[in-house]
Amino acid sequence: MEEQIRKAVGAALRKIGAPETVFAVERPSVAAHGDYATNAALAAAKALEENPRELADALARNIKDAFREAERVEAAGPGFVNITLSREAVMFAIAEADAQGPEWGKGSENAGQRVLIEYTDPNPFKEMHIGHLMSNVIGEALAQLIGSGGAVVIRANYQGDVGPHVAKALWGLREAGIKEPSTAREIGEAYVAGSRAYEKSLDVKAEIEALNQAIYAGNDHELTELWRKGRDVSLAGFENTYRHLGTHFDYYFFESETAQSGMRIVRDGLRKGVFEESEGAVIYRGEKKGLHTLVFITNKGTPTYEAKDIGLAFLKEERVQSDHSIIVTAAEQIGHFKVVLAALEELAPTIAAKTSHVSHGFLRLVTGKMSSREGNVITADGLIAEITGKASEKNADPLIAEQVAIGAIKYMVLRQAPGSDIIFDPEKSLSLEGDSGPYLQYALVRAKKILAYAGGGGGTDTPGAPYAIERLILHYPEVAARAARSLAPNLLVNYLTELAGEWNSFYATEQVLGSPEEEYKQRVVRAFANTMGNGLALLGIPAPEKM
RNA sequence: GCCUCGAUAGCUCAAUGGAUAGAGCAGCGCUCUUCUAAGGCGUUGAUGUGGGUUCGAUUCCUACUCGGGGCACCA
Repeated sequence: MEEQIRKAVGAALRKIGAPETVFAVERPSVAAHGDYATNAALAAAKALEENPRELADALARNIKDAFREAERVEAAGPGFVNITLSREAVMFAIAEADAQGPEWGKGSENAGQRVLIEYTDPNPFKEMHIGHLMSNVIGEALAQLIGSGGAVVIRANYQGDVGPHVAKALWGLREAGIKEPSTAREIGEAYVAGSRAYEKSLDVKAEIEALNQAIYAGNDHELTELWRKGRDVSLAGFENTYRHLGTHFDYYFFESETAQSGMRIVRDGLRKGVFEESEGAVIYRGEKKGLHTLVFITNKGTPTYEAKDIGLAFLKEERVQSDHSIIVTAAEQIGHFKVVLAALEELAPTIAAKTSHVSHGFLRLVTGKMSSREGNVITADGLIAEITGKASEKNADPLIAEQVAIGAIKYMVLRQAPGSDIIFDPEKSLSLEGDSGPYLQYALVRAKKILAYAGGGGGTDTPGAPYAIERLILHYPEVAARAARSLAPNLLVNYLTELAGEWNSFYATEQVLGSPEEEYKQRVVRAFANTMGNGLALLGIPAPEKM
C-alpha cells in the first residue's frame, strides 16, 4: 500500500512539473489525519519556488485522480497531503490479513540471499549472564526479521573454549580438587576463584599463564581431560538455556578451532607486510586507517581474540555459503571489530566486504557494572527462573509461566532502540503489566478465546465505518519491512504495543459474539490475531494459549 | 589525552527533518451479573547549556557540561 502511494505521489509530482524530490510517505501520528501522509509538497516547494500550501492542494487533486483506493486526499497543516483510504481498500487489507495467515506481512526484499548471523557468544567455563541473554534476544529477533524478508538465515554461535579465562577456571577446579565438574555453577565459581588469585598473586599468575599455553599445546593429558569435561558441562548448560529462550543454532564455532588457523593466517600476513612485529608480539598498525594498534599474537606466541576472529572469518567462509555475514555483539567491541575488519580487508577483501558488525548496548544494573571476574553477575538462568516464579503467581501451568517470563524479558530488551544501554533494576524486576511482553501476549490470548468460542448466531451487518484497529492492522507489513531494513526490532515492538492498546479498546467497547456485525468483527479479530501472532514470532516472543 | 555512544516527565523508554513531543510505571478518580480487569476510560507532568543550518530541529552541524564504552599482549 505504501509503495502504491509512493508511486502515486511521484507521478503527481511529475505532472505538476516538480524536479526529482525526496519525500516521505508515513503513517500520521494523529489518526484524524488519515491513513497516510506525505510531505512531498513541502519538500518540492523550495525548488519550485511556490507556496507549499498551494502546491499541496494541487498535489492532492492529482493524487486523488490517480489513486483510486483513496476516499479523501487533502492538503493540511503547513503543506502536508493527507490520504484516507476508502472503505473498500480497508476491507480489502483486512481480508488479506485474515486470509494470508502466517504469511501475512512477509516480504521479498531479501529473497534469494543467504545471511549468516552470529550472536550470543557465551564462553564455556563462565556462566551465561544477562549480557549474553541480551545478545541472544537481539540476535534472534534480527535473524527472524531478516528471514521474514525472504532470506535464508543461518544462525551461528561462537564460543571461547580456550584462552586465559579457561586457564583461570581450570586452575580454580584443580585448586578445589574437582576432577569431575558436574554443574555450570561449580565451574563458574572456580573461574571466579582463579580470577581473584590471578590478580592477587604473581606466582598464581605465572601458573595460570603456563596452564593457558598448555591448553593450546594439548600435551598434558590430565589437563586436557579436565578441560574436555568442563567444556561439555558448560555447553550442555547453554543448550538448556537456549531451549527456554526458544532459540537454536545451525553452526557452532569454537576458539579452539580458530586459534591455530588464525595464527597461521596472521603469520602469513606478517610476511606480506599486513602485520608488524613489535616487542615480540605481532600487531596490526590500525593508525594507517585512523584506528588504533592491536596485538594479534602475544609475545608468548599465543593468539589473541583478534587473531582468532581472523581465523573465524575464514572458517565461516569454508563451512557456510553466504552473501552476508553479520556479527552481533555488545558495543564495547566496536573498536575491536573496526581493527579486525581493517586487517581482514587486506587479507581477504571479499570476506571483509560482506561482513558487518552490529552492536547493541549494555544491560547495566542500577547497582553498577557486572563483572564475572568479581562474581556479581545475574545469570541468564537465574533471571529466567526469578521472573518465571513471579509469573507463576498468576499461572498454575509452569509452561505458561515460563512463556510469560520469556515474553517479559524479551520485550524489555527489544523495546529500546538497538545500541542504547538498558538500565536494569533487579529489585524492581520486570514489568508484567502496562507496556510489557505479557500485555502483547494477553491481547492475543483474548482474541484467540473469542475465536475459540465462535459458533455462529451473530449477524452480517457492516458497521458504519472501519474500526480504528483495522486502520492500524493494515500498516503491519510496512512496519515489519522497515524494522528488518533498519535492523531495529524496537520499531516492531512499538507498533505491536500500539496495536495491542487499540485492540484492548476495541475489546472493551465492542461485543463480537452474538452481535449484529459478528461476521465482520470476526474477520477483524482473525486479522488482528494474525498480525499480533506473526509480529510476536518475529520478536521471538512466545504466544501462550491462555493466561 | 584521543576515539566513540548517549543526555526527553519523579522513574524506565518512544518519536523516518514536520502537524498538538507519545507510552508505561509511580500518584489521583472511575470501570468486572458481559468474548479473561495482566484490561479499559479520565487526570497531573518533559527536549542538558550556548551558537548555527533550515520554511520547519528532540532529530543535522558546532562548542561546552555531565555520563557509558574503547584505546598492545583479556574476551
